[in-house]
Amino acid sequence: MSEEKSLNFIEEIIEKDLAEGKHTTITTRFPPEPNGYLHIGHAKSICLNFGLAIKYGGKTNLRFDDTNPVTEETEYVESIKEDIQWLGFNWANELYASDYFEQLYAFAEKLINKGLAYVDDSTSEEIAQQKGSPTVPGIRNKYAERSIAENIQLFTEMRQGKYADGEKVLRAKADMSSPNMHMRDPILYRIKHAHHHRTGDKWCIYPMYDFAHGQSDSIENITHSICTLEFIPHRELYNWLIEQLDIFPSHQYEFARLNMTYTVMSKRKLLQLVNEKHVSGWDDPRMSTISGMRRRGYGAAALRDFCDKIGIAKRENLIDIGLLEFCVREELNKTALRRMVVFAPLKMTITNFDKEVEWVSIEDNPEDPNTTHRQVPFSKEIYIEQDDFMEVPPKKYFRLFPGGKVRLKGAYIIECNEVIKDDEGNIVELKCTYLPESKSGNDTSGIHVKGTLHWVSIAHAIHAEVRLYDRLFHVENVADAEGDFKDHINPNSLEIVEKVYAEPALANNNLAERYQFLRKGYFCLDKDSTDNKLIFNRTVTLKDTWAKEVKKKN
RNA sequence: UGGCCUAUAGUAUAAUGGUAGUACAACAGGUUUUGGUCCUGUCUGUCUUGGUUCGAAUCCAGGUAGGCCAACCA
Repeated sequence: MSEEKSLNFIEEIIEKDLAEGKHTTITTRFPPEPNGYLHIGHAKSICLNFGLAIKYGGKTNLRFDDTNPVTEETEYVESIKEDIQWLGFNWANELYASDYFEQLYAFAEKLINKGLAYVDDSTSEEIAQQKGSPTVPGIRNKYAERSIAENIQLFTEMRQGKYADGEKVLRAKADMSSPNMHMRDPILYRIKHAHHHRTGDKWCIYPMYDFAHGQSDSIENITHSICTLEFIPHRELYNWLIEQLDIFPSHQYEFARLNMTYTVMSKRKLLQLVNEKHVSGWDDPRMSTISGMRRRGYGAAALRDFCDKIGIAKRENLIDIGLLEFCVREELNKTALRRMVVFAPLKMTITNFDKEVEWVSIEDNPEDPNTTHRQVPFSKEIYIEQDDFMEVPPKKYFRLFPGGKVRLKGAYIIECNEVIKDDEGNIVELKCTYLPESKSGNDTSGIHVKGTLHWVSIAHAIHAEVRLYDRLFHVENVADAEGDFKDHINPNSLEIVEKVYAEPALANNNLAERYQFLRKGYFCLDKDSTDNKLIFNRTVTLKDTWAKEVKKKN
């Protein structure tokens, strides 16, 4: 009954290439620049590149595009590797563009010798000006006339460190009147007397993206070099350089990057959020980074599922963050341990309950047919959620109210007999009676109640802090919103509840476990927790149709 | 106003000249000891104008709209 899943346009290209014998196997690569942490948009690219290799029996290299030493750091290299592995992918080779610096230098010499590159002494302003505009052809300056010998000599001296930053560049001699601005004698090498995270001080000239990326692809025999749409104009130059150098013909294909509602997806902006302390760090659970989502409790399988669901195409898109949350819930529903935790307590005294404690057995996960059970203490004094009681219930409200009955999850049906208030009229306690014959799993009372509440025995409760996260921005399309993106930060994206009351089973916990606090949402232990203080992150809320109902009426 | 890319429900994504489908969202109902899950149903779509064709979302031409390109960033 296997329903054939349709192919995306890149899979179609690959299947055609394979069928026609253009390639016998495919090689892809994931090429991050180590200048920031990976975000969910990178996850899309990772799933695509690694997924393709898995599907077609090829391999994927991890190649760091580390050609700009001033922005790149080892910390980023480490985080990137961790994120890819956590997502569940293994690279064939861990490579660096900087590994190819010597070869890239030789490629540059080859171009010079073919009369296709020259050293230019112009300032960047002059170069920009001479480039013209999309409607006005560029003009070549006198440096383009230098002899091959002079160019070789100058380029050698550039490498030797005879010149200061910005004093000279190596340019390709391509086409100054091309409608494609990237063909107007693009810069191949620039001088940067900067320390490189891997090559140290060995080099003071560094290749530009256009003279590193395609060449690295070629060196690695990458068959399908997949990047995002904004690189489309680079493809002509990508092909031109490969052709002039006469090296393995890698091909570039472009797909639309991921955009998501209520978030930002650019390393530059994410870096700003970190540097300006709008968040606690790259792995702040509100960030769109993979590490942030991991800390928040999102599962790797959920992220992969999400990337699969959004598809691959060439049109600009803005994905509803609700789809990501759907994927997260779908995974967690099957795996999370159920626990009862009261956030805003309201005391309930069960006046006719005389035992000191009764341990009731409740399933850890009702979705799991082989679920285990834990014992939960039930006693005379418990907490329920303040929200679960109303003195004057609205229509369709089926939680507790005076004279009303509800079931306490896993325990008994109780009836509310009396409401106790303080001097200011606040409800401080409920006096209830329970129906002994209504015990969960052994209910002979014949009474049906609509509401089931979570609860915690006061004497047995353990305490924890809970961090409730909301979207980081309060506008749907942050990139399109007026003004600076930081103007749209949601000031209420983090709400901390200092003390919540949990059933004792939650004392047994670990960082890897995922929990569903019944009727509250999915939670995971945060790394900030200590022996004395438990801290839980809210991964995502449960779908709440009652809240929606209430909202509709207002 | 030079070139390139794109256009299918609210959002994404299929249909590769032959019944416009799927997911999320929304809405209605059923089940339920989580107002969760699960199940059922409903709603909404081929940017536009021509052309080719027995037949066009698909091919062609014009238009319109959106995006990208003039960093010693990637």
